[in-house]
Amino acid sequence: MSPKIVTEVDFNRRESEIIETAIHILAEKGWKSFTMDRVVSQVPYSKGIVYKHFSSKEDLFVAITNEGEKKVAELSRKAISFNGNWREKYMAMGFAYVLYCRIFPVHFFCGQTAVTPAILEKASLQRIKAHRKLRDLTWELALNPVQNALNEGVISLPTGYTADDVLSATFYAECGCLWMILSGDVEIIEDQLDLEAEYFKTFNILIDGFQWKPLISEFDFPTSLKRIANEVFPEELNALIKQNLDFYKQLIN
Amino acid sequence: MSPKIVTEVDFNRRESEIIETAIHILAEKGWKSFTMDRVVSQVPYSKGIVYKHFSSKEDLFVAITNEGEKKVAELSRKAISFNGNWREKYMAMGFAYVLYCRIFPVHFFCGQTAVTPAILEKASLQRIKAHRKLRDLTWELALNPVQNALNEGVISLPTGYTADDVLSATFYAECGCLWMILSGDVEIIEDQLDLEAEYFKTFNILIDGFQWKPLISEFDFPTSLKRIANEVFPEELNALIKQNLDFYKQLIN
DNA sequence: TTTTTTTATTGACGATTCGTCATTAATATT
DNA sequence: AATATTAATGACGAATCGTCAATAAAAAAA
Repeated sequence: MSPKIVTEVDFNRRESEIIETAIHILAEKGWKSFTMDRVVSQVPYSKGIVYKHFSSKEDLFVAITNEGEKKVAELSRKAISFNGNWREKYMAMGFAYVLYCRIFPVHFFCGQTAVTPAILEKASLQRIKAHRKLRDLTWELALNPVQNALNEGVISLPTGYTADDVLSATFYAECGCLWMILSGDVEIIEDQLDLEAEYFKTFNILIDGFQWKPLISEFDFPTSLKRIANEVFPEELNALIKQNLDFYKQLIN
Repeated sequence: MSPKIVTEVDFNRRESEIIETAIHILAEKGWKSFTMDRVVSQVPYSKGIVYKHFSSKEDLFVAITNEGEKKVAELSRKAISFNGNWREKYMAMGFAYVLYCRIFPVHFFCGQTAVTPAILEKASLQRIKAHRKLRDLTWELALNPVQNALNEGVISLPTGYTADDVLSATFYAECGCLWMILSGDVEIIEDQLDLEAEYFKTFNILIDGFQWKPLISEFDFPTSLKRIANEVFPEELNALIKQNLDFYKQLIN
């Protein structure tokens, strides 16, 4: 006894492979024609294996979301390494999130659907719990600059308000902004909003609202944005310029 | 020529009937077991009729969303009638939106899924356009107090910022807040956040951020909230107290 | 009144897709 | 070489979707 055994490493590699294939299909063929059968056919494993990894199609969606969460964390870590004041670092974190939605749109949209009851009711509890855990981690990362800014007294909040409140307000607004504007891109583009412009406008107005020093009027944040882009996200910047997005072209040195 | 004709009124009535039934099923049975066959079986019409009205299941979801949009507009109109300053009126608008998600959770969640690519790719263009139109209408309603406050000079924005920017920032934050917290309610409730407390906290910190006078520190907004609840939304308040939601119990006179 | 014409309605049916599970293969120990 | 145990397969049943040929209903014409 002790026969044919799949090591944990191989198991995880296989899981990643299936996830990557699923992402590829979503990117190429869209959601309408995304089926488990197609995933199976594009992967060197049988249906049984795919279902061994993912209890349902929706479970696979959440798995993609979880991969996305890791990418966000990675980008956030880069952001926090930016050499600047806390507001600039927080801006870099905000930047990280738009970069995420631009570079990993499939992950991003999966994340959007993953908070939907239709998906949550069908995904495995295990997967959902993993998602929560990963989200908490990203949350902690984003909380860091807020916490430090509060400690240094460059934010003035009404009594009873905490760093979490600042983060949640901005985070909710960021998500809302990206979700609403990007969902508008589908099919009908009557007056397509400039996503990044809208995003940073909203971001700055919120941060100024917290009286987070220096204020927009006191500092050259457009230059900060250029510095962040070139110093912290050079590869990402290049990738997006190749996507022909004007906003990023104007950022390059 | 000119035989059996269904009047527009009857057609619309039938459409509403199907929508109501669908909502009822979602509320009772959840999303997992929501099928078109079930809708057909619960409705005095055949499958052909149901598909005559709704090109697909997803189209029906968007239709529910559109009904929800009408309810939001209705609540918003009540909100704006509140007898108070512009900030209080805007707060009433914000109140309207939480009330909406509490009283019409199915509509609300449909709205959440309706901005998702999986749905948008399958719903009819016509229905999506109708949705956009309804949303623009609600937007205009919500814009009113902001516009008036700006005209009266009780908001001070950095140059280049408009009423739309204020609205979008708050609206995005509101949606984000409700979506994230309510999605957490499904299944795993480890530390359930107090939705309404979180919502108004975020709201107030944002509005204070715009220096929208009077500031939290200068005015008794908790009392405003009570007044709004009792004067503008008495029925809604009652309904929610029956749902046993503590936040609303404490608001009643 | 009967026939005709046009539109409305039905629900059986084919096509997809999902997810399972009985069967088969692979591997290591005896 | 036989045996035991886990891994992998993919055919299959069940469920769901959306269509469309057939039927019913109603008004106009005969």
